[in-house]
Amino acid sequence: MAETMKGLKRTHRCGELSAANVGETVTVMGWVQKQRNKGGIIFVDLRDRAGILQVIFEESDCGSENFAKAEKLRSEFVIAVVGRVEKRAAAANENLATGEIEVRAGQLRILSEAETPPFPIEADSKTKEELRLKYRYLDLRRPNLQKNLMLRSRITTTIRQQMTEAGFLEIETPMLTKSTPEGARDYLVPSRVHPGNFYALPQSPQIFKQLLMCSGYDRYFQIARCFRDEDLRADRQPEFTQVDLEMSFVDVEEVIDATEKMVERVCREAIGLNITLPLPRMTWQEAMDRFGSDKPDTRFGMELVNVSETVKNCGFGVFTGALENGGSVRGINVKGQAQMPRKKIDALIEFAKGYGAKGLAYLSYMPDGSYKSSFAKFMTDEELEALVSAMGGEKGDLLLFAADKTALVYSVLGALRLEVAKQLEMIDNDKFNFLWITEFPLLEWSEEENRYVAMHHPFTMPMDEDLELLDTEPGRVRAKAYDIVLNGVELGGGSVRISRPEVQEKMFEVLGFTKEAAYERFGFLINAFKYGVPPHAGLAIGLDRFVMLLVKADNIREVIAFPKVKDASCLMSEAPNVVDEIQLKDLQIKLDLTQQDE
RNA sequence: GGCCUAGUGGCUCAGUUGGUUAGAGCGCCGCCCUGUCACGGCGGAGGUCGUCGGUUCGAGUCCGAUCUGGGUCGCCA
Repeated sequence: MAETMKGLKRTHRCGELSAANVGETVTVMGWVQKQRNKGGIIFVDLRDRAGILQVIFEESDCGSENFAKAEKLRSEFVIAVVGRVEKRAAAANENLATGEIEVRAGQLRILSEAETPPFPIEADSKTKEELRLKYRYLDLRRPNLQKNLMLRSRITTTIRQQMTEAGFLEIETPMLTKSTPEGARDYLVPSRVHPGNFYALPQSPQIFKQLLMCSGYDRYFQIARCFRDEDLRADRQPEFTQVDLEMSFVDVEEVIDATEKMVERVCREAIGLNITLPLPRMTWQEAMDRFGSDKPDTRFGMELVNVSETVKNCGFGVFTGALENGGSVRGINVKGQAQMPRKKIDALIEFAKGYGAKGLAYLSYMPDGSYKSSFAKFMTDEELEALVSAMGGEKGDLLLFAADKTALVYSVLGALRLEVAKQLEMIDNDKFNFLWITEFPLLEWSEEENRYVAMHHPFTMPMDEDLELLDTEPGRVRAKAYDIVLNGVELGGGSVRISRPEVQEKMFEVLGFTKEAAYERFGFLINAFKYGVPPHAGLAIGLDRFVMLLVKADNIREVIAFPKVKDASCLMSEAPNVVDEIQLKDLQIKLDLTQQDE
């Protein structure tokens, strides 16, 4: 039978007590982690979000009634204890932050009894995630998750402090917005008042923050929830949080500077990590050439080498064929792995095929100086030597090559480089390598739509020196767009926005929007710009990913209180669900689920 | 939509070429124990092996389908 806490007031959290409190009478409340009954003496480990504290019950201190209650305690009971903080009579427990002390109970109240939980509430859980997510409220009791969420709170607090001190205003933008079917799929919300019409949940506050610049707010930020109806990944949830900011009367440098200062302070105050500013920068082209990725992990080398020139006249048709089709041949040098077993190499080839490669050419430069290779027979000794030398190959090295369209070669070798590094444990887990990627291409050719699409978004400003290419070679135009990367993960990105109407019109034209289509979608933004718009630029950082990397979690779910699983459902609440017929009727919505049966 | 991977008491796992009654540790329940902290001692309960179908004299094990998680490609302006 549960008791009330009437007349009691918690004085400390369990983990906050220390030797400094010895002699004090305290009231602590929390969950029973463990009860150890020795017969005439009972130990209880009491847990709250601050940590674990040992409470000791002896009948001579607490009386027979309280002692009888203490005998009944089971894991996860919620109790209140009034007692004296004492130095432990026996040896301290070094595994416990409060291990020097204990609370000698004088009074006990059982505030809530508890059934045995479906899995142990312990720091390093081995329990299947499926079960933990179904009982997320129990999983969230585990110290790891509590630590992650407490750190996340500290980080958002720091961000607010930093941004506010830097002159940014925190302004909220709507959750019910207009669908702009460019980019990710929208989550739609039906309107009751306007039957047949839908709001969209924001994929980002992009347009609204630009309007705020138009309205003179100068410097805006928001810790904004965003929604994208796309498939999930380890670092992607359908709803996520971004630190969104926008600034007026600035160019690239000011945005990068403001972001760096915020990131630097978060690292320092949240996890005591000191990073040096300014952060390193790399152009998009350099990142692709050296790492095959626009979010390179620079914690290790194994960079790509372009050997197209070296092999252009060689006898290996796969290489020359790729070059004749306008592609390239590039390789990575896996140092010291010449003797990697054939089976493992084959597995790497399969891995590469998963990224669309037709194959992978390899060459083992054996320690005895011989070559073992999938293509050596097609090349002369001179050609092989030239190739090995171009790759900086030494005896004992394994060289892997991809030959295809350059974009594919980048993605295959970029992924392969990461995979090999992971397998060979080449990555230093204690490093935090931040990196800016700049000068992204403005446009990207979409085979599917047979037109150029914006790589970032349609309001991204081209680089001044590339403006005239917009007419002649749009594919070569670079943008005033930048991404911030941490350890190979895209943390965030942004751009300088187009604030000149003639450039915006040109942009829509290149994207294949008619004037009407552009107005239909973004008319309110285009109109707003007619009434005086300052040059402006901004950026957004994925907060979930940032926290994930800072706590060294390998999954974003570890830093989100109530995450969704792979198919975007919530195992605990069982959302999404079928709604009542009456709700649909209100919305004048009729379901047609025939497609699902096909 | 494709590919890879996992599913056996409450939890984590073992289970041989298909072969008697499916095991272990932890947890749980009962009794005992005045310095435990991975407490200890004695006793006990608990399983349609994710589901459905097939092969077989016989299936946890083989085959097919399916469900539920995880990873990934596509997708994510």
